[in-house]
Amino acid sequence: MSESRKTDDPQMRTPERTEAQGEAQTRVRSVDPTALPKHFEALEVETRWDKVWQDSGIYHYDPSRPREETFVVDTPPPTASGSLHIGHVFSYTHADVVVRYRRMMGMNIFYPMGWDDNGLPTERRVQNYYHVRCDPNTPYEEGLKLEQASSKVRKKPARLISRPNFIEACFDLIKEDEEAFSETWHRLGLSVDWRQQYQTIDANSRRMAQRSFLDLWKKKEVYTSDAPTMWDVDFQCAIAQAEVEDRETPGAFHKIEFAVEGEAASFVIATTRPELLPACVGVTAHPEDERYKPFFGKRAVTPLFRAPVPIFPSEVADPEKGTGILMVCTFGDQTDVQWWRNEGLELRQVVGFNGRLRSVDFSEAPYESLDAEKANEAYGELAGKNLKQARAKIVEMLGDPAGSATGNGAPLQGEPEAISHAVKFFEKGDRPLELLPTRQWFCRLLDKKEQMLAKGEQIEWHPPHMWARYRDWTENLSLDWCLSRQRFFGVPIPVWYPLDAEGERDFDHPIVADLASMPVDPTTDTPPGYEEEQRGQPSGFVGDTDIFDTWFTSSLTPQISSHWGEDDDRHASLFPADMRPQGHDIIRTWAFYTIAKAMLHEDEVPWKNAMISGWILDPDRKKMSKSKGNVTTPLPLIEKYSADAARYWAASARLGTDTAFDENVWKVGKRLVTKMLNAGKFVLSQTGEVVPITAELDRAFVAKLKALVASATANHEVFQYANALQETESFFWTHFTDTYLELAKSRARAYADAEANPDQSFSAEEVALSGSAVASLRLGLSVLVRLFAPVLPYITDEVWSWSFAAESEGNAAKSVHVAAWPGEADFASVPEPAHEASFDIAVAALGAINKAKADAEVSMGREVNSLVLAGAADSLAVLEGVAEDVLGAARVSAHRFEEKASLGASEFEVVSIEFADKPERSA
RNA sequence: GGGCGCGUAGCUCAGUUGGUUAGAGCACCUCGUUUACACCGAGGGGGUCCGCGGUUCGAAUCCGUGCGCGCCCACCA
Repeated sequence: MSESRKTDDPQMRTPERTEAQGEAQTRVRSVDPTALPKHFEALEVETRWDKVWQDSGIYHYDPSRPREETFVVDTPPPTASGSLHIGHVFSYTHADVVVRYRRMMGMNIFYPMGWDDNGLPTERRVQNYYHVRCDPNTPYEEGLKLEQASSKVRKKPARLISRPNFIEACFDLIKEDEEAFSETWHRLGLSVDWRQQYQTIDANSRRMAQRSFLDLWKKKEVYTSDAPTMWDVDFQCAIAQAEVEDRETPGAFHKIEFAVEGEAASFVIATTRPELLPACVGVTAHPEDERYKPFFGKRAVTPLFRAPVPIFPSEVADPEKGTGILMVCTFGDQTDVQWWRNEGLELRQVVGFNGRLRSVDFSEAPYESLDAEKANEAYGELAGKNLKQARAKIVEMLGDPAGSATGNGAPLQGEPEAISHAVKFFEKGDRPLELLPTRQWFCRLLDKKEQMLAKGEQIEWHPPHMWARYRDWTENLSLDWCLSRQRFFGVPIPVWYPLDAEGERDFDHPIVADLASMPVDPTTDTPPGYEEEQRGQPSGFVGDTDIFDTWFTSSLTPQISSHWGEDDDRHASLFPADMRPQGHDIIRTWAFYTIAKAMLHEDEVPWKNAMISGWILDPDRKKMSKSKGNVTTPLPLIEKYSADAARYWAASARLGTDTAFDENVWKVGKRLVTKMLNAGKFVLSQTGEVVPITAELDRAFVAKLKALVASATANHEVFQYANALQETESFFWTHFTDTYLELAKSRARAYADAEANPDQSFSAEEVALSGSAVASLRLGLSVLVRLFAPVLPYITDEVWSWSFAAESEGNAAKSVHVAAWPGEADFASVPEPAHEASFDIAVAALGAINKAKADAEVSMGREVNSLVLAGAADSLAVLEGVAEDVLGAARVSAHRFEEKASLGASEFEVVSIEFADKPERSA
């Protein structure tokens, strides 16, 4: 820490700064290496620079600049639900690298940060953290203070708190979480404009989501419908298609015998859901299935409940599966819903919203039984049980011949056959989804597939094949978007329903809130034209208690940032955005819905580019996820290797590519940072006259550098930051530190030697050559620092600040991150080399001598008294132009070049070499 | 069952439109090293480019096919 403290004082870093002020500068301002930090103290550097960047406002969006100079990022608002995942560091770095490049290209960057705090993850975390449950019937408790639940408290049932108290608790917890995230983002060096922060739950976002709903209502794109919906019995909430995932789950085929009404015949169905037998409303088989053909049009009778149900043919039934004939229930799966609709079957809803079997009466419609008494007796054993318990019970009952509808003995045929099959779950849920008829709000999307595909095509996907994921999802969409959720912490649906004289809700004439009143909460706000006293009264009104699907709000992130509908100038400047960074797992949700919203509201695309990051897999190539317990948390790694190393690791992976986590890459990043520090110290401590770059080696080096800049720039332009980094890194080691630096070193030092030895005479030419080396070393460093800046913001600004900043004007004087990206201007005054191959020839010649030293097992620094080096005539001709540098670097005092025609281009051979005596070590 | 991506050194990955002897870093082996850097330097070993077949003067690259891995979708009685 002691060394690094010195760097706090900029005067210490550039000791000759004041000396050169005010007069024409004739000498390069070198820095005193002893005043520079010995080591890279990541924590200190990162804290210091983050503060500098925030204070200087270099990341601020400038609304006065025109749209075409502005680059707008639709940053993903992370779900603030506790802890950060290493995958966050990965994908957010990708976006930041792109942003930093564009900023250096002179773009006016709009880079906000949002927090996706509305929704289930927050609710669930609040439930666990405080061990509470929201109960809308519990009265509000003013000033309720909750504390993290102890393990003792957790053993008792969760405490019930009111809806407003629950929401307050959510707000409290997200505040903490968002601060923790924010800290990590700062540490990682994300160049966001922190003035542009939002939460998906804040008043503006709520207003924006409700405005969106109002617009869709006016356009007749939203509607309510009472229909079977996927339902999570734990969250007691409707779920959208996009939130569903399949999980391979053990199950069993149960073969159950049904009777045919009025006949001696019977058949056996196979089901994995025997507990839905009381909800059976029909039986179906393939129309061509000879086994069951005779039964079509007749009625089957279920065992236990003796319910007569129609037997009908259906193309969808697969004769190969199970027994080829199956029972239709309300509802076992999506095909049941189809049959139910097409055949006009009864609705027998035995599964309750809480996942337990409701009480029903088989003597009343829609239930029916040939023996209601026995049916009710059997069902009495099941009512109140959860689905798992009910399944066990009914299997037991089906094993008893008393339940048979045929008199053939036990309805259950043989042992259940264990299978493993995919079952639909809510992605955040623990129990399988049920299909329950409920009233929900939907947004029409099924009729817009073509337009959605057209919009998707207007977007550039990076990498391009990610377009296919969007296309496939859109083409295969089978349900409209279910917008309503029976939850608490989210944006309320801004709707009330009139009550008729009997107190029944009139769903056909909902009262939608007007814009001026938004954001509203219909559970506490009064609809226009009513008095609050009429709430819940006949001929009065009642507020919708549901909230929006969290994607309904987060699909508006571009509009939330652009203040759509509130500030037209700003909206015009920021919408559509230029880039949406995100993971490929949420193409079907976040990307899809965002495209939908932009289309529905303004017939626009939300952004021009979609930048899709891959996943971090654990070393066994499995996806890291909390449920698997293989998640790596980023902060300890950042502390161990530095933020720059973390970013190096992230930026090494190409877009869209899933990458196995490998700590070695962090190590390599750390090594690169150290090397940069040392190279910077060395180059900037060189002194020389300010002269043009003239020496052949220098010109050849600059030519290579120029090619690197062209290539890296081209890569960045197409979001290929990983390629840009790789070639820059490779150049840095191979052409800069390992070769050019070594080759130009002795010449660069000549001027300093001249100053130190005034007695010796140095020609003007020698001074010019020395200055040329110093100038091109500095040019190389300056260019490389800028090329690395998007990936390694800390070390690059540190090195930049030692000297380049003070020499710069305008933005570049503040920080490398607002300096100009390297380009033509940097190389304009440097002439092309006489020979294109000069640099490679010099490197090859030095390499040959080094190899001779390695073979002789002497040090690379060992002086050479005499050397005979052979090469082809062409090579030797080029070598002449750079020979002094080669011989200087190899410490050769006497040499002879010898022609050898058999050698290829850039190939040299040491014919003989004689080393000086090993120097005595000084005490 | 359909789609997308992937399979290259022990590990993590590059390999542009087909073109010398297939690359990098890490790891490994040998040697060296204190005037930028041991968070170093030089040198070295290591590959049936998943298998098979085809196109071609020439294939890691293009085509076909098989196998394996990951993801998405469909099915899921």
